[in-house]
Amino acid sequence: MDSYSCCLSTSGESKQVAKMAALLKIVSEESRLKLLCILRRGEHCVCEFAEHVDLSQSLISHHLKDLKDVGVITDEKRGLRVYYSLTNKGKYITNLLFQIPNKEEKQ
Amino acid sequence: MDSYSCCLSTSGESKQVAKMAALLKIVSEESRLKLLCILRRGEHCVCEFAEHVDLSQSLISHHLKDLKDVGVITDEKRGLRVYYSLTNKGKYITNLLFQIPNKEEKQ
DNA sequence: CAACTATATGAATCCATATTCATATATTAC
DNA sequence: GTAATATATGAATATGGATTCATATAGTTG
Repeated sequence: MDSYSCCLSTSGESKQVAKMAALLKIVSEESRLKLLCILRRGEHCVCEFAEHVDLSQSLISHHLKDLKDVGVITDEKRGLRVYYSLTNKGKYITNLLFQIPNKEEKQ
Repeated sequence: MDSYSCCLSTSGESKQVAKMAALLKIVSEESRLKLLCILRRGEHCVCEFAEHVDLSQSLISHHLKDLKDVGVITDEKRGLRVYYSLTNKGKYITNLLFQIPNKEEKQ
């Protein structure tokens, strides 16, 4: 495995990078990151998000769909409401991401 | 700290989410992720990247600048060449990201 | 000095995706 | 059944960011 194997489209490493990019692209957008941040405290339905996050109901639904598509959240319908929560994958990734320190380092 | 503190623009948590988003936006793009992946094996100059990555010299420079701006890489000029390498922050973050498993989980 | 190599950079263009809007679907209550 | 509520969705638009292009800068060589 040389330094550039992640650039050979045939390499497993290249595919890993592509998959990681696809996941991070969805997860790292600020609005969706906020939704994930809220979900770390437990399940929430769309109307609860809509009350607290400064986004339209429609936009929230779109974002939740994207997050669901990459497998970091699931939903469960109960009555009129749809409750969203983190999957194991979602818990794993948000634990990872939210442990990144936000202070600047020298160097 | 309630469930929605990351949505109050005044909260520290909200700022943390914004900073994290800014960093991840840069780091998670596939081309830049490839550059980081290469840099994990040690320092490289722009012309080395250009030989192996399917991107123009100009584009590589732009990407490296973005990565440098968020503090994950530094550069050092030696002769005509500019050598890039990961900062401590860069090592920390790539170690985190590249440990994410790429298999799908059930649920 | 001129010619050459390696890199950086600003502006223009192109493209992906966030956002909006109108509307559809599903569930509940009456 | 109708009305009301919660959510989803597709298409249109707006916007941000990736890519290209032309060119500038800096260091090297002879």
